[in-house]
Amino acid sequence: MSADTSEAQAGAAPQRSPSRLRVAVIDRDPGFLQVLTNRLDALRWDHRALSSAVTAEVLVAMRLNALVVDVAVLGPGSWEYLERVCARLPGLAVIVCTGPSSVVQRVRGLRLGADAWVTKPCHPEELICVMEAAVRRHRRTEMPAIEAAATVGEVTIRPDLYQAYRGTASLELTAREFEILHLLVQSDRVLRREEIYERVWGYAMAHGDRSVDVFVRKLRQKLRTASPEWSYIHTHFGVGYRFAPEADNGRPSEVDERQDAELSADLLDEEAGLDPAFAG
Amino acid sequence: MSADTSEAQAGAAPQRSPSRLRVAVIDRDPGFLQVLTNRLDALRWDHRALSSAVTAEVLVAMRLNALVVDVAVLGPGSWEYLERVCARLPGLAVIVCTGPSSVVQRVRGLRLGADAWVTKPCHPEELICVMEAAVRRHRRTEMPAIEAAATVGEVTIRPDLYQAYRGTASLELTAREFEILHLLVQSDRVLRREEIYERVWGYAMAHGDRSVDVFVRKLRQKLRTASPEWSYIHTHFGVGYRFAPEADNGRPSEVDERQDAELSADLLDEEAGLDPAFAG
DNA sequence: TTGCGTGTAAAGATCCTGTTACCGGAATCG
DNA sequence: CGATTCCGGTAACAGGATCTTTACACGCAA
Repeated sequence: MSADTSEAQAGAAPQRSPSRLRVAVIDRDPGFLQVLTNRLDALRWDHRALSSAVTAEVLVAMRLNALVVDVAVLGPGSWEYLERVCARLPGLAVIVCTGPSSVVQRVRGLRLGADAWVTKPCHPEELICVMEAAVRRHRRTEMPAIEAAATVGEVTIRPDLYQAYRGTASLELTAREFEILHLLVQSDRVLRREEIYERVWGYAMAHGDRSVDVFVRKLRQKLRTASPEWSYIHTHFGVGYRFAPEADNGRPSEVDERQDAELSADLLDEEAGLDPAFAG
Repeated sequence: MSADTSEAQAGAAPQRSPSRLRVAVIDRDPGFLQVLTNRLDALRWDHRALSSAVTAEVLVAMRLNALVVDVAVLGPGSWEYLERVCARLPGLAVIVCTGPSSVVQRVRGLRLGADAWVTKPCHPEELICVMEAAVRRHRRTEMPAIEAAATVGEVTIRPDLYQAYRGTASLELTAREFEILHLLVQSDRVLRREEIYERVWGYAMAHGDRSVDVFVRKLRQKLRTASPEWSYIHTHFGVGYRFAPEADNGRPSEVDERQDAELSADLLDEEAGLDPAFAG
């Protein structure tokens, strides 16, 4: 999954999208699985149901964020299994979701490394919230993923440096200029001024505000200085702005065509199911 | 605190105390408090009971690992309080422990940032296990193996000694100064002030706090004294700070050149479809 | 052509950062 | 136990960078 694709799909909230979580559920209760699956589909989480225990190595290969397990399914050796999985995947959120249990059992499960214990029957929404809480807590201490750089036309966008470059030469964009450029590049479609303003400034644009226009002008100026043979930001009269690198000599540039080809390839990847570990 | 012997572990981030956990309980049920207190004493955890809500600032000053709260005690505004506390202290494990509740309430609490929801009456041992699980998840990633020394530009970072050196001469960094330097060196990208603050201090930065700036100044001063020919910490106006050793005489140092060379490699990585979020 | 939307430019207001001084608590030392 | 030193944190100021506002010119569409 390339950064471009994930952002495109996120669409609504690209800046803080926790992206799709990966979850596996070890359970055999058809009703439980049905209901949970529906909710997970609605949330667009990657999920998979397992009817019995799989080795920790397989779980590693799945690159999960969370694991929901009914210890009743595991039968004897369930405690050892739980302990092994928690030890082998310290970054995995493990939620035990099972029928009535004793305090001793719950204490034991939590001490072995489970992050939460939910008693069936339970509302799927609550279980999902518990998963979110466990994953959220884990991610908080993680280093935020460094967003990948992207090259469009002759300029390279570097989210990790808050800057754009032509080769190794910085465009010297200010923070706000970079944010607008970054947004336009990611969106890859016409954006209305109100949309740009709201997503960059964080609140609604006042009527008659020309700030976006002024910033687009500054951006165009710096882009032209750095890369005079190309045009990048296009005005759609009465609508807004759109980013698309185009070489001045007629054709929309081979680079652009190549990117279009990649885009569809990414989308195909996504439709195919993202991860080989989940495909089988 | 139970033993108000002011901070045996001074100045250190709250997560650092390895054995004794600090817990506050916001509750009024004498029976509940009595039983829980006994168990916490037996475990030798630092604990304190509060009969009503205290401000987030006071909680910060307490340097807690976990907070147990009965939302019934908070009365109206309990949700806002919960949200405020969770936002202000992202590193604090918050456990709601209260009487019978609806799914909607539990979902709301968890979504606002609570780490777990335990229903009274509950066994104290189970509540303690839930606290442990929440706190444990934090530390798992907090306590990495002692890292190797790293030399950047002319200075050497020694995480094992909590100090930086130019050759054999110590820079005489204070604890906070070292933590900030260490974080910047590790990150290798622009870090916003809020990010730096949260990772070093352990809780959210208050609006308008200039502590990071002041510490960066102190760091720069000591770095300049020890290694005058280089510049290390770069300001990104409107964004934050970035660490990158650069020799004053023209060339940006071999480290930086290597990064530029890697630029194209990064792009290839992206096109190959690697997702940093799942790379672990 | 007219009216409205957009490009351009510059001035003023605002925000951001570097810097310094200062205060209170903690640790150290006598 | 008190004095001293060190450290972390806060407030204030000045200079500079950035953003917003305003004005006017230009171009597109009806």
